[in-house]
Amino acid sequence: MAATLADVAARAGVSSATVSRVLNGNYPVAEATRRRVTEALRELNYVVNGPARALAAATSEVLGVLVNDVSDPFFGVLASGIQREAAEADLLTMICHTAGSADDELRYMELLLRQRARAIVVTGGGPEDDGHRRRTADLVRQSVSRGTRVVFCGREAPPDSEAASVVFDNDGGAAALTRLLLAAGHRRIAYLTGPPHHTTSSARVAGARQALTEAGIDPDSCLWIRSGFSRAAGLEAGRELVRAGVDCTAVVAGNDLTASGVIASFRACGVRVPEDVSVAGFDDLPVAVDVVPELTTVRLPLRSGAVTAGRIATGARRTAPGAVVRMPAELRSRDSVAAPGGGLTGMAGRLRAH
Amino acid sequence: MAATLADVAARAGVSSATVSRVLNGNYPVAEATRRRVTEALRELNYVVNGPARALAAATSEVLGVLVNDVSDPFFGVLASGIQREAAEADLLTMICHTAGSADDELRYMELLLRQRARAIVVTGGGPEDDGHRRRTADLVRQSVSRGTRVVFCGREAPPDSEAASVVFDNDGGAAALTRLLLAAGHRRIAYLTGPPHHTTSSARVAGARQALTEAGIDPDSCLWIRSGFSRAAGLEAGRELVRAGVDCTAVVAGNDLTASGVIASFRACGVRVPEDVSVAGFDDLPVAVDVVPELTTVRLPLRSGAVTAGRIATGARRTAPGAVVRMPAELRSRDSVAAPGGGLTGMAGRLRAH
DNA sequence: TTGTATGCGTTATCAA
DNA sequence: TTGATAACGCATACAA
Repeated sequence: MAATLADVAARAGVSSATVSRVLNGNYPVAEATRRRVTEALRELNYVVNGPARALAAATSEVLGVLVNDVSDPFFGVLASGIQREAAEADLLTMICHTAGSADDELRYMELLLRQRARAIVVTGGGPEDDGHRRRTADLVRQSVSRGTRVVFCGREAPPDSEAASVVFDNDGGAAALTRLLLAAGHRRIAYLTGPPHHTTSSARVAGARQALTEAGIDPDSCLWIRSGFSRAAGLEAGRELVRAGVDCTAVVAGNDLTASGVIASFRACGVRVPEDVSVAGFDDLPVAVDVVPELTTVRLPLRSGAVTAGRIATGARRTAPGAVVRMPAELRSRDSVAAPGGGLTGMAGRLRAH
Repeated sequence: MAATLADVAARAGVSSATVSRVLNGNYPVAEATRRRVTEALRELNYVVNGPARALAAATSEVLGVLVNDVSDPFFGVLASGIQREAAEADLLTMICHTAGSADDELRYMELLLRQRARAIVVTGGGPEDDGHRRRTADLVRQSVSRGTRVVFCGREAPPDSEAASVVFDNDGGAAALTRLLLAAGHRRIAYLTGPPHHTTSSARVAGARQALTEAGIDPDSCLWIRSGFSRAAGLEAGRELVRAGVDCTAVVAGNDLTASGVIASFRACGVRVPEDVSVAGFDDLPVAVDVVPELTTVRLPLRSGAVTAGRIATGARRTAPGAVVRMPAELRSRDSVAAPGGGLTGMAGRLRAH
């Protein structure tokens, strides 16, 4: 049923090699021949057999992108930036949702490697686990040796792997944000740290702790609360903070999505931001300025980071093996952070009243 | 560099056929042989060549999902439901982001077809364009004839194509929502219709108009405003409605995301929901209950629709060619709709004051 | 400018 | 239980 190159060749009265040339346009073909072939192609509804082509040419036209969460705008921005560059190089982007699972991440990397994807871009942070890093490094090595380029965007490539990485200054951004809070007079700060054992979480925590230490404040005098990176996590954490009447004047969420959840639950509990409590986010996604009050946060150049990663992946930009491109973070001071207010102590009543 | 079946076979001192059998476990292999082969496999870091396997076996282990927008939770829910079923069938899901472009939709369908994907699930609404429908139908026919199953989830398959579809009752849901508003006493309603020439938009508009007509109200006495399906579209539309001082007591957004944008911009302008104006959404995504006030909306069983589509795609559920599975819509009456208030007229002053 | 012939790495059929 | 060997559909080096 499905027409092959040979079928088309027979119909056009040429050899299959000629049909292949017409298809790929990489060798001269007489105009008349080309027309006959094109005609036959159309009549038979010919569709290239990707696997056969990939097998013969030892490459494919697919660029794979691994994301933690397809419905998180953080990854939406990254994915679309990468996709744009892929399209420039005539590659089609396939996105794989790992749900933050280390195993799924490896499974999809291996799948893309099997498929002889032209390149793989692994986005976002990853598990802080040496076993996982080692297995990732193995896959990267195999990918490279098979001609599949691998680029990390949002974390560093595992040690000794030849993959390039584009990383964001989570560390420095978090430090700057904490310094801003300290300068505003905050001393009792609750940090929602993001998922545990995750490179992004850790970098942000490390930056914050360093800024605290430099200011002569014991980091352990602050609250460090595990939490996801989702909006739901922020909603829950916000409710919990109020219920527990936690003694703090500022909440630093792991990212903007979480911060928006915190703000929503604070509003529902009658906690005013920033009058009672200041709230800060991270990433500077569009939601940061949708929220009321607008969010003080740290801007990461996700878009340009994604484009850079995409360009490395497509080969439009050459880098040394193992190169690391560092993208800066920039403080965005808006309305959600002000001088310390009354804090959350004694707010639990409002929660119940609501 | 890259080890092939033959390399492994040589190392293990067996034929490549035997290695293949060990790999696939579909034929008996002596235990001792199996161990030697497994060993060699590991030593050589063997990775299956997907294209070669797909070529020989005439099938792959990939299930493709087409979505309009990767960072829209609507598609996040659909994609994750489908992925779940795919995983059950040992297929890996690749998501393709079409950005709502009809051309990209066709390009990705064709890519997946070329790759001999096991199945393709096309999610969400699509362009209301006969040319596009016809070209889609062509691709569907070719897919089916090549063994790639195609399922539509969120719109009907094009006429005469053998693809199954899972559709949501946008029409009935929109009618029910409008009846609710009418029963609450609203007569001057502003509808944000969603993107034009889009099956989902049209179905929702049609349902609303029908309910209005049945209630003896001329649909054209209401406002029908084009708008996207994004949150940003809602923000903008909300601001515009206030600025123009539009004479309405209720706003029906195209979906929940847009509704959340409308509510945010109303809040920024000092418009109270539902005291001044009622707002309704559609879909009942998680955001519907995050928002203050909680959103009156129409619940679509996205999750189970996605699972159904996934099951059809993997073959776990058999359907007649061209079968259409209809999923009901259900009204969710919450706090964002109340009796008519003062409306937006004269609110523009507040906007400027802000 | 075109055709012939070979190889890409698997799976699967047929013998042994 | 295992080994030869023929597809699978295409790209490309080599000839013409």
